[in-house]
Amino acid sequence: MYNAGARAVSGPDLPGCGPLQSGEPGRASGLRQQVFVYVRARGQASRADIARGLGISAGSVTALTSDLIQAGFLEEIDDQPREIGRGRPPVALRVVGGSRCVIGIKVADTRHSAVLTDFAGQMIADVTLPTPQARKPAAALVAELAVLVDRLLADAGYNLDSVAGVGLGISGIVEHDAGQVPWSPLITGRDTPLAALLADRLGVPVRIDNDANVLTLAELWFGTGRDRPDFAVVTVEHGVGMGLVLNNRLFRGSRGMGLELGHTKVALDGALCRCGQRGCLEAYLADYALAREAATALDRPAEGTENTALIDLLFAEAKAGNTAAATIFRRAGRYLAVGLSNVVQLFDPALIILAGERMRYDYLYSDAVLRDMQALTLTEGRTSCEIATHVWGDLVWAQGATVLALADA
Amino acid sequence: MYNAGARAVSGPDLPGCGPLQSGEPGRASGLRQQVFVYVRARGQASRADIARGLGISAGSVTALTSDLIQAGFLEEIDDQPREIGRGRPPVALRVVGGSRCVIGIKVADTRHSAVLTDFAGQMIADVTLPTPQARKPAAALVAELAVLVDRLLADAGYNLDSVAGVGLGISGIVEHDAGQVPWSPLITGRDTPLAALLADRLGVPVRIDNDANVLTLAELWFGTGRDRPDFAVVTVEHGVGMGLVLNNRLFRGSRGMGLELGHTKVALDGALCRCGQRGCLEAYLADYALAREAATALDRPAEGTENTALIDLLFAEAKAGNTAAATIFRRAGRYLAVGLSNVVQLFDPALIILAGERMRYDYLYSDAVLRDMQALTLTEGRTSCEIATHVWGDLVWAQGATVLALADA
DNA sequence: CGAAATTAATTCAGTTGTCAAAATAATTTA
DNA sequence: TAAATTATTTTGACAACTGAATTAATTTCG
Repeated sequence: MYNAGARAVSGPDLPGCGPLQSGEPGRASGLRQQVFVYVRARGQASRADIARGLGISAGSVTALTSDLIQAGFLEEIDDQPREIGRGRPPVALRVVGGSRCVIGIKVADTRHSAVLTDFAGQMIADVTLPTPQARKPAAALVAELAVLVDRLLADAGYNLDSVAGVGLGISGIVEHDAGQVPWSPLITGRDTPLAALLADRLGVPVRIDNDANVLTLAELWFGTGRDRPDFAVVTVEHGVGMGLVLNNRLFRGSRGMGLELGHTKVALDGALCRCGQRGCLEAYLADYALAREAATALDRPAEGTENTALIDLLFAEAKAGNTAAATIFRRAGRYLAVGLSNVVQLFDPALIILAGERMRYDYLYSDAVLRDMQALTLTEGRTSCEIATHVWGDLVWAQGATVLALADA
Repeated sequence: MYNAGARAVSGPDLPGCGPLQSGEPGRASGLRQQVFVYVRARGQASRADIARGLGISAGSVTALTSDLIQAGFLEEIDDQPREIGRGRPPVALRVVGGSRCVIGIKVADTRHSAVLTDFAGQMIADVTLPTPQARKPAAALVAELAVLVDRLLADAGYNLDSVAGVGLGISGIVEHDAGQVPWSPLITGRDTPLAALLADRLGVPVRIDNDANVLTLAELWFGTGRDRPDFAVVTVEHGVGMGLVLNNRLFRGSRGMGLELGHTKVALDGALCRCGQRGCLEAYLADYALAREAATALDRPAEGTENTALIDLLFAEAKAGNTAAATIFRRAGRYLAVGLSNVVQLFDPALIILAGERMRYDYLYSDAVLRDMQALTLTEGRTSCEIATHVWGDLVWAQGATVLALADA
């Protein structure tokens, strides 16, 4: 087993997982579900907490919780942390960990990662396996993922019977509702019914989503976003991705697609993008955009070197005072500022989280970038937008993917 | 009374008003409300239609409708259009027109418009009055609006007692929920509690919103958008505005602001915008942007001529073969294409409605623009986006504003 | 024409989900 | 030990629905 050195999400050190506020107060799903979600979000909660938090009567809580306890979703905690306070002490409830669990998978170009978590969102095991080639037929991908899942379950001592669902994040255009992948850089062919293929293979329900959405779910359920009702996540990696949380819920756009921040245009007749068009934000920011300029700045052939290595080298040069190298990052930073300011103008989030491994390069989140961004944003009457930066690896994506399965259950 | 020559919205020739599908199937509001909305949307519906359409039992419908009839919101229609068909003929229900009504107001720089509609969304009367100066203190604006409303009610033979609510659209930054106007080009001062001020003056509940949103509501309730669950509205006038409907509901952004399409950046260090920044979409498209170039192309001083007149002149010149004039429109069209493609990349609507008086200038929606737009949009796996153009005047805005009041009632 | 078929609307008994208030339970504090 | 305090459970009541049976108003068929 090979581990990318990622660390798991550690957000605002709160127990539980999931957004702390639910989307709408009295929404469609029954109170039973709301009670479960409430307890999962808090990690643990007494019946009285639930009644207060959800604004329902104590009588209902008793009925609902005893129902959930019967069904094996919740349990009482015996251990007494002895909170000082008058009156009868509350009995805390929590989500039952054991038995049932879900799997989250992140599909990438050089390696796939998977994590196993229980219904309480606690990670039980993880595994990462390299893959020989980035793009492959769907059948080959499904075969690789089946091996990945086998390995994961074997490591943890579980089997497929106890897996309630699988969530999967993959880059490209993904239709979450339909479980279809119209196009992905990692799959040959089009309109792959990936969710169905994998579900057939594993015999377990599978939900899929765009990898930017999966990362956003990770932030919403386990990270900084947990206590924030509205925020955006912007990732810079092979491409530029974006996810958006509105009113404590992941926003998936009107037709379950959209949010292609990387291909919004920031210049007419601008730099050439790998999508074939010109002026895409991505063409100034992504891996390949930096790499193709790196060859010039470093005065060496780009052939043979991997993009990541090339950019690391470029970064070192820039730090060492190479002006040409520094201007590459500087320009990327300016365009990142443009992209972020456009996000603010259109969505007005209270927080933007910059995430992804590329955030190691501090040029991308330097004061200069933030200053540029402020200067490019209308501030009339707005409280300005907070920016956070999170550097992390594939495991977090995979953990986000578990949410796809957890949210169903 | 002065009328801007606007015509009222005439969408996909359907009776009734309001979106044809409700946002979420089993949403928070009770069935009673849903039944009312259903009937209003259809114009008329039998009890059996309602039961089928809303998926509820016939028994419930009887109870709910008799309740609504009691309360004076619905009535049975006696007239028999004798639909051929077996079985007992259905009795159609409709929203009671008379007695109660709402007012919608559009505030603009040179004139204000207001319309009076009944609860069924039928327009009863309208009035437009010129205003001497664009920007004024809130108190002065409220005084003008009070006169406008008096005039409207007098013309129609109604009085304030029968007005259930007032909706108002104004350009600038508007917080719909709070009823506040942090900033507007039409009001001096900041953070004006406009809804409260007008409500105090009239003694009637007032709801306000951004004028792009109000126009979008007009499309959603009365226009092309009625049978479309997801679409965007883009307006080009003094500025560039945008409204978005997702899942049959107006999307107001995360904090009730946002969607400032006009101030998204489409170039680094680009053209100067009236907001003081550079590269805003608006700086290539809006009135003033065309007007300032018109002076050069027409080789005459811009002083003294109004923007609208100047642009009309420019348009005539371009049609007559003046190359300089034509390139001005051509560039504006190219940037409009960029803006639209960015909207598609981020929101992926099935339809974009280009609205506003400026759409008279066909350069803005020529085939060239649409082709540019397609070329700037990733089409991988997407069904491409339909574009419609609506040219219309202030009355439509005002009609959209009535929705703010109707949706409450 | 009258009987059967068909569709619409109403009535009514029963289920469900929820609440309010009272009762019970387990503490701390006076 | 009694009173106060807080948590949980029990109970009865209610409101919102549903489903099935009933009644109503038609058309179509023999």
